Amino acid sequence: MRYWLFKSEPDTWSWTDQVAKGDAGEEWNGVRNYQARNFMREMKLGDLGFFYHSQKDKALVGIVTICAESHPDSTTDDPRWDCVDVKAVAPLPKPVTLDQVKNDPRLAEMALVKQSRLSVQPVTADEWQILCDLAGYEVS
DNA sequence: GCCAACGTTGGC
DNA sequence: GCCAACGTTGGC
Repeated sequence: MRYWLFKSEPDTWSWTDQVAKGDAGEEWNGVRNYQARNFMREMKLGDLGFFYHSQKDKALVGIVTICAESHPDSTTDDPRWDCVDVKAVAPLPKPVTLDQVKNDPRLAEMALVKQSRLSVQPVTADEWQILCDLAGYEVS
């Protein structure tokens, strides 16, 4: 089991949109970055990820799980681009802001801080636990 | 709205 | 294969 982080502009695709899709989930398409694509290719069914709102919110707002492993991105004919499907698992009781992440020395190595433009990124098990604690989310 | 960071494209 | 030009992302 691995952990990930997905970034989205809420104006384009928000947590609310994701929740509306329910258990059917939705393609995490539109990624045109090799690093991000490569991470998606590593994802396995049942892996968990945070859903991050960039721009206005700048906060982790929910938890998603991988419900389909890497497959061609339906929004392009270009065979280079693959994506996974994700579905909402639960909202975070207390969204964790970018400020909180930046100000926590335990989270200083996160790509969210160091590589602000990377839209799909891995999260370590330690970071996952710390972030769940900050969010008031009980890991079951 | 601006701009820094950075990834991609395309000419040479 | 290099690198300048360009486009995009995302924090501020």
